[in-house]
Amino acid sequence: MPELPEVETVRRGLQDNVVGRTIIKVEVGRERTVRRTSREALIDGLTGVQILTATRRGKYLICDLDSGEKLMIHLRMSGRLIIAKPQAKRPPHTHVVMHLAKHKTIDSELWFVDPRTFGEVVVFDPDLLATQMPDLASLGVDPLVDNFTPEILQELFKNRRGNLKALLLNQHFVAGIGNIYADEILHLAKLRPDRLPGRLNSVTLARLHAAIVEVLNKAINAGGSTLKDTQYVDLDGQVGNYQDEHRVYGRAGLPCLTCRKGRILMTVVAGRTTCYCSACQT
DNA sequence: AACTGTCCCTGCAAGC
DNA sequence: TGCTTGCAGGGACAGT
Repeated sequence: MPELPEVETVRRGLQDNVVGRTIIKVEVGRERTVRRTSREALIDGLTGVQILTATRRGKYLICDLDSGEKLMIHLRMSGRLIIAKPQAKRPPHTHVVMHLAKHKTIDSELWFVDPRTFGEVVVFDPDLLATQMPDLASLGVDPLVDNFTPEILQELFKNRRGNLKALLLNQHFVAGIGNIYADEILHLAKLRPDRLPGRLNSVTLARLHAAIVEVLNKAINAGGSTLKDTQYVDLDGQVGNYQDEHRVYGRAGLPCLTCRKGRILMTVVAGRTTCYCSACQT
């Protein structure tokens, strides 16, 4: 599923293929994809507008538009952005199509494809961020684009209840980590997912901080993770390779690749399937 | 206030 | 073989 590394890979694709182009025409299939506003609002907000930037915070993609508004795209579970030639055959569940022009000639299409329809596409006025985009406004620190230090992590974790994994998954604290990378990060940090965040000392928190940065960066370098069910691909349709480096996710019952002593256990923590090593995560 | 559980939706795979 | 059922998961929202 698209988490920070996959969204970052898509962002880089937007940077290379979409920034600088003008949207000539917009088609919206399923209204659910534009549910935050409406079909008309998306078409009005994007038609004739030039895309100036492609940025990311957590799992949110944000583009500055020359109209002064911003485009937000969230892939959620199964969303994909695909760059295609004009008139190319669209896959099922293509809910938004943007016709892109360079020097006034349409040269490509950007497709938003999303079988499970959890994803969304919206144009918003940055002055109305707090009311129109409360989720984005209250997003926590992004480990790669914001200033993210062990001390900041320590401050965020101070006096927190609940368990460690739930806190990693909470986008209001650290933004961008989902179920797969939470498990991989906790494994690298050698911490059990049910540990209490408020009880971790500064040495342990420094280890967790380093694990967050290392896992996310390595996953980005591998182009993200592509799993069987969602078939995540980048803008050019390329699959990621980080799934081959997963050490716990999807490895329940298998021996731990790190310590070679424990087995990978599968439980439910924070309402999510959770995999961790019985021996080296404590 | 802060945390947990449920729901949304579709495709795939396991099991009868 | 062919159907049914369950599971996957990000984030909003309701409930505790």
